Amino acid sequence: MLTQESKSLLSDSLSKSGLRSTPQRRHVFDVLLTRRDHPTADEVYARAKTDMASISLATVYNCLETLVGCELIRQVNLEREPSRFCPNLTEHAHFHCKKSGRIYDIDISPEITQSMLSLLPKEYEAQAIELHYLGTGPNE
Amino acid sequence: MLTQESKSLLSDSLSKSGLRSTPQRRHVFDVLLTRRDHPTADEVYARAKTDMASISLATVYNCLETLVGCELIRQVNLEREPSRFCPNLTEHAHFHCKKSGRIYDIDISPEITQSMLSLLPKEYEAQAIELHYLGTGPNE
DNA sequence: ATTGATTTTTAGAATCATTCTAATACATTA
DNA sequence: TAATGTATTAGAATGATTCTAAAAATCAAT
Repeated sequence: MLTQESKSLLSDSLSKSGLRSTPQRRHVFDVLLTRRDHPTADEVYARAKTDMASISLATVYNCLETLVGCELIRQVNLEREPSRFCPNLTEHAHFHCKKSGRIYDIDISPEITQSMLSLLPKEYEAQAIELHYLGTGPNE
Repeated sequence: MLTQESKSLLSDSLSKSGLRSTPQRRHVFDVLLTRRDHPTADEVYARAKTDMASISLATVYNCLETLVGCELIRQVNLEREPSRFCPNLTEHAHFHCKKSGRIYDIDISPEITQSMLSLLPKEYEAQAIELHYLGTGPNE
C-alpha cells in the first residue's frame, strides 16, 4: 500500500504536469515501490494484475511512461532487452550481471558525477548521465 | 578500401575465433571504417549495397554481430532506438544529442575509468563500462 | 581437382516489445 | 447535467531483429 507520503508525492508530481492521479497510476507506482527491483513492463503487468485484475497491459505501458515523464521512476535500457523500471530516484548507476540477468543499483558520489561531466568539452550540455556496468555480480 | 593493416587485423581477429574473412565481412568492416560515425544496421546496409549490390540485410546483421563478437567494432544501444555501430575502439563514452539525434564520441581518461570501477563493491566484477550522456551537443 | 564436411550467405517468415487506434469509461467544469 | 477533456482498454499495427531452411562458397584431405 502506498504511504500517505508517496501518495501525495505522486499526485503533486502528476498535477504539476496537468495529469490526474488515477487508481491505475497509483497502483502501478505502488507496485514499483513495493518490490524495489527492476521489473520489465510485463512483470509490472503481472504484479499489478494480482490486486487489480482488470488493468490492461496498454495501461501499464501508459502509466509507466507517465511516471517516467514525471520523474517518479527511471526507465533502464540495457542492451537490446526489454526496458526495466526502477523506483530508486537517488543518483545511481546500474550493474548488469551476465550470469543471473539481475540488475543492481550502484551508488554514485557527486564527485564522480562531477568528474564525468567534466570530461565533456564546453560545447556539450548534458541533461542526464547513464552509467552501466556489465559483468558478474555478487552470487548470493 | 580497407588498408592492408585493417585487412590483416580483420582476418587475424576472425581466425582467432575460427571464422573466415569473407568479402561481405570485409566490406561491412570497410563501410564502418570509411565513415567513422554511428550508423544503424539499415544505414550500414544502404552504404554496403552501393559497392556490393547483392549483399542482403540478413548478412549485414550477421556481419555486424560477428564483428562485435570479435571486438572489431562496438554496438551502441541508446534508449529504445535501433542499435548503432561504432568503429572507434579506443575507450570512449557516447554523447547523444536530443536535438540532432547525432552521437558524439567522448574520450575517457584511464583515471576516470578507474574511478568509475572503484565505485563497485568488491563482490562485483565488471567486464565493461558504458557511459552515456544525453543532452544538447555542439550545434555545427 | 573431386568428395565431403563445414561455414556463410540469402530471402523471406517469425518474433516480440512497444506503440497506435478508436471506442468506451471516467472526471471536471461550466 | 451537459459538455469537454482525460484515461483506460482490447486488439491491431509497427519495426528492429532473429530465425529458418535452402543454396552457395570455402576448406581439408584424399
